[in-house]
Amino acid sequence: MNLELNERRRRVLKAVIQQYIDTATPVASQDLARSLGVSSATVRNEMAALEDAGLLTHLHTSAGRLPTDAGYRFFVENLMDRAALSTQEQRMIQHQFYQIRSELNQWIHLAAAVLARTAQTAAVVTPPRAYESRFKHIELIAINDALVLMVLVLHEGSVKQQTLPADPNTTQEQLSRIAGRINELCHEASAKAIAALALTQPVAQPPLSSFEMLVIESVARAMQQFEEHVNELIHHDGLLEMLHQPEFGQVTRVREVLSILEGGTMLESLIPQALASDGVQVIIGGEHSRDELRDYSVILSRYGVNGDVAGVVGVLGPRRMAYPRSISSVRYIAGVMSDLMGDLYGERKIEPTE
Amino acid sequence: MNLELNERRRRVLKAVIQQYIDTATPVASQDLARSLGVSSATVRNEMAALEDAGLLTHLHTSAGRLPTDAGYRFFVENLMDRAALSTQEQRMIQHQFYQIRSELNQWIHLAAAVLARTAQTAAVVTPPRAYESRFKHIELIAINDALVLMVLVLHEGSVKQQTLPADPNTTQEQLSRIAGRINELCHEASAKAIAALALTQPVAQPPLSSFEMLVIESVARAMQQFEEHVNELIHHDGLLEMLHQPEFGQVTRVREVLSILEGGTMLESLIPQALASDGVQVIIGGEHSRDELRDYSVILSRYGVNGDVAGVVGVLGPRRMAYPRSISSVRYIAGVMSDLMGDLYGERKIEPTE
DNA sequence: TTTAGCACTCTTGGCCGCCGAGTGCTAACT
DNA sequence: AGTTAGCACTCGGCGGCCAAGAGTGCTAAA
Repeated sequence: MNLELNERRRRVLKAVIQQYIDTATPVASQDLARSLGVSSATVRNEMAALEDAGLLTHLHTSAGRLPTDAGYRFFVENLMDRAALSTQEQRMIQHQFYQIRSELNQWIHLAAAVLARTAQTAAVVTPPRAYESRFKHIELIAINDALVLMVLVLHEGSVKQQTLPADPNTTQEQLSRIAGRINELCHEASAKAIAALALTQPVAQPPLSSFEMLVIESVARAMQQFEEHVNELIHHDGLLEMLHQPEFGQVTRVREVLSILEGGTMLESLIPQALASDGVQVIIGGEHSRDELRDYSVILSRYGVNGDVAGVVGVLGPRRMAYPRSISSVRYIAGVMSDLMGDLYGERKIEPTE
Repeated sequence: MNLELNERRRRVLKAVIQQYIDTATPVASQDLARSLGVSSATVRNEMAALEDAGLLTHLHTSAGRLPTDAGYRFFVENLMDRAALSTQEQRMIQHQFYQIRSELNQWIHLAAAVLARTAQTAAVVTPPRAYESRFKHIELIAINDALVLMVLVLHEGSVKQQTLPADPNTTQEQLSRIAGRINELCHEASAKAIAALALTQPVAQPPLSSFEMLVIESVARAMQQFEEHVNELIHHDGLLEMLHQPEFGQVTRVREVLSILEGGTMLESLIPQALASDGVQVIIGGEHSRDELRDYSVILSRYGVNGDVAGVVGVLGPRRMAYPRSISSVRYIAGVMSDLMGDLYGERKIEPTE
């Protein structure tokens, strides 16, 4: 349906969308007449045709035009200038990540903050999750008589911690010996393998104590959780700035956004979809089946290391969104994060080439 | 100024505040006449007196009364029924914390969620921070040729992680030996002591390599950060539900709240104040010097283990807040968290007896 | 000291009419 | 055939006006 648009009609559509994105007010035929070098009547004719094609609408008879979902979609796929970020912006971003490269658990915050600032909408980031985690190392540390802290390091450097109840008389030396035993038993094992270990008393001399079995179970559980992304919250940033956009004039809009971000839609529906796809996903308004997304657009990309771990970065904003800028930002930041993780994990990074 | 209120006048004030908290609409003299057994004219006289005393106001001449900051303050300190949570609610909360007692890093999320639900406003929680952290243990794990993961365990069980650059040829055995050396050198040392170590090449045979010095520096930095609370974000929950309150009819209110929570007021001003005080802090509207708090009330309590670590839990809501419920909830949950941390850290818990 | 009564104040909501922005259509022009 | 000028028409937004209702403050009587 799209190819039949002639050059001028495309120019009109593009101009309408760009101006609407810019000003948030419906675009009048007058506004475009000058820059297109034709009269407003001609523009009106073109607009009417674009409306018939389903790419533009009206709010009421005497109002200017604004894009439909399909209009935005056409714009994103055929009309948009693929404005990459300026090299200066790229360098800024690189620099900020470089600054905190050693603080693993701050990447997510940084990514959200940087993305929110460059894309100028609300940004979301999920922590990386493993496809298949591999055991690397545990450490058992006596906290007091009754409690032991278990620190579990996974193959690619993720660290999980947990407390375990212990026999009142266990010494730190005994704990270290136990940790050593388990480190050997579980060496490079997968979550599944360790779960299996936990079920069947493994052959070992001397046989494993019930405390040792408890440790193995806990390891298995922690690793499975890491694979299943259980109880991960998504981190977001830039919401406050986004609320200055005119679409958030009434509070119900704010509630809608918050409920998408924190009420499940994001986590249950969008994130899994992004994890399962390559490249940058652009979801415009009602294109997604979830009704609460009708007035919003979402741009998401996977990041991480192929086959090992992956997370999701992206933005959420009103349908009237600066698509070129947002898409480039998401793509670029996903790339930077993949690179950083590649340094940690190996070299098979996810590069969102779309 | 407060003691001169006679019994009936107190009853009127209390009734006005309770009803206003309940309904969010100014209270008319009629509304109270029945329940107080006097005519509306009498109530009006009493109200006028309370207004002269600065405890109630008017929005305009023909509108009902509503409390001032001073009115709420008097209510909180002299009038309020100290409604503890029901034992059933207490048991529910206990149970939920018991469920995840071993997952250290989820306490904060849980606390915020539970508090938001019981107090029915937005809840905030900061992770615990140490007064003086003590070194317990580090582990160095080779991630790849060029990178080492350092896992640092502090005395009371907090775990910090960081990556460090390493010589290309370092083996895991070498790393373990280095970790062992540093574990001995730093045994139970404070952040300051380790920082001092990092500055002066300590006496040791053989002398410490530059990589070993780097590790010590990183340990010192991480411990200092833990004490200074650097780059901690405050976690919050329940915002979405709070937006249903009528005070959030316009978006500027929502922005105000978000900017208190995420824009610094909370972190820079309120949290430090709560950390420095005992018991439950109640800050009502304009009582606090920060102008952006004029329309909001904050209830905060420290939690943790005296002298070791402390964090803050609390709620933020409109000035018209269910003070009895909120205060009890904050107090109770701070207590539960202190108990849990006490189990981990020793026994000198902070008990907010107000 | 309490209360009935009443005048007065101020908000809220509905209604009306005007203005301006912008369209759709038709007829003329190229 | 495509473009454009012209014009009637539509609709939202804004201000003014009015009536209703809620609630007070005050006064005078109980």
